[in-house]
Amino acid sequence: MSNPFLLNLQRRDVITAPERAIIDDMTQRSRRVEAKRDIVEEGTMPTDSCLLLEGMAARYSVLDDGRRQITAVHVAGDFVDLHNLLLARMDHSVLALGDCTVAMVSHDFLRSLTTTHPHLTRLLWFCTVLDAAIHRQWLIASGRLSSVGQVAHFLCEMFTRLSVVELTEGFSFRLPLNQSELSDAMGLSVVHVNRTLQELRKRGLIRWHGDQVEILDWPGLVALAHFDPTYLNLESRPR
Amino acid sequence: MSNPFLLNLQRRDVITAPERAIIDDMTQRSRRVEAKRDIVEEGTMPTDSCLLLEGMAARYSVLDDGRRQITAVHVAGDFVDLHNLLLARMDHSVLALGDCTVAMVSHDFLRSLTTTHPHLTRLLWFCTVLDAAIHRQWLIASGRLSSVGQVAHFLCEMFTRLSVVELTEGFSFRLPLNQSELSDAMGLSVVHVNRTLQELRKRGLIRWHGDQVEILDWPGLVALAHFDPTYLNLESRPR
DNA sequence: CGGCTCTTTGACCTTGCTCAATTCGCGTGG
DNA sequence: CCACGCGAATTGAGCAAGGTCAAAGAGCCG
Repeated sequence: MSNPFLLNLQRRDVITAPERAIIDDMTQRSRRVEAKRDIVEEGTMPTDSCLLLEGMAARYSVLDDGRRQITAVHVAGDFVDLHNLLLARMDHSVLALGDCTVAMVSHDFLRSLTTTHPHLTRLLWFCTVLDAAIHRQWLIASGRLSSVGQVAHFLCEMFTRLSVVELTEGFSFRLPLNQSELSDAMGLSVVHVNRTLQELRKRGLIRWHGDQVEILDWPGLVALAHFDPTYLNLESRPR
Repeated sequence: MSNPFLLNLQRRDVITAPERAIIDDMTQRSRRVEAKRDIVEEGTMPTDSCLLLEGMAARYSVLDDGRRQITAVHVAGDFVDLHNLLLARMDHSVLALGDCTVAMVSHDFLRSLTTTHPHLTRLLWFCTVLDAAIHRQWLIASGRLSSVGQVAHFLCEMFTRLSVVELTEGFSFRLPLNQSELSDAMGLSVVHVNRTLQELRKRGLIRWHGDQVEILDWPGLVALAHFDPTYLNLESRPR
């Protein structure tokens, strides 16, 4: 199995052999996290950042009254809390959606890269900036799309991101996310998400059984979602 | 008038004299932008990033049907499109909310900093990562707060960020944002934003005439907004 | 005094929420 | 093989938040 983080980077820029060696090194020290367990907890000050090698994870915050909002969903090849190299204290938690394998990369090591490997540093920086671009699209979807459009947008994005790391088969992919978790990501109620999914199915746009999602009508879903993948920066160029 | 970008950084870490010289240098080449004009336009590939020295600006996207969403509001001392050093193509526009002064910093220069000044690079990286943290709070507010809570949260955040760059007087500050722009930032309709502001005034929490905002009951506003400034990373520590 | 933009209001409609109850899928133990 | 339990998905009914449309005020500048 090839390194999904490398796939992510190679899609965006040319990676030299020495850089590639460093990237491969980063995935050495890994640990398993069971589904539904926290990978990182709010309020802590981690000394490592987590690179997701297998599985999916979600960043989330909980309000004092128990309402939860998922602010990001990560797939294999994503650096789940790289931003924390700069921020010190976690302002949210990270949850394993399915079983996960995560590589732990020490902040000391990452900081040393910033003094020795400027191009690799910029690529890491790029990863965090891409996260922010995704946040902005979620803001647009949350603020200006209907629930159907918002869920459609989420599925378009997930499909596109998963295809970069070769985790799609045709228009099918695994999405280990139940309706409660989806509702927390969309900022909707579980009941409404359920009805929204029914609507998407009724329109013949998707099929979703268990953790297996199939997109039946990609152009239809894209149109409904106003999905434009520009923000995912899928072209390779010098960064 | 001291450099607001420097104020921003000094609040987060110790800045050495040589770094300070570079930061001061960055503000040399500046231009004025009139209120309601675009500072940067979607789809372009800028060769410079804009550091906001005076005024306020908003990043926004427009859907094909004309609906607009503001995804970020920037104040003096913010690097409005620093992320574009890595992303190449603008996936949104930037609007001057009031009259602005912006310093143009070339990407070539910023890229050269990544090879010569690792600590300064990390501070610039920090700025983009802070933007992302703010995006996440907006997602939480948009998804899980009522309109009153969401607007309250926005005001708490603006007050806190403006106080870092010394643009507050007591609990008052300038906010050159009309109700239409506020509604686009909150993902609400203008009518509803109008009623929401009335509600905040009625509860004795704020006063807002023209572009002058006064917070009358800070603890009340904070409670309503579930505002916790942790995500703004206001402590100075080695980054 | 006009004209322009922004704010405010009223009436009515739509979307999405809450609460509470079923139903379904599936693994486990008898 | 079947009953049971459990979490997740689904349904229904009633309600509340927020949207839309259209019109009326306010403030401001020339």
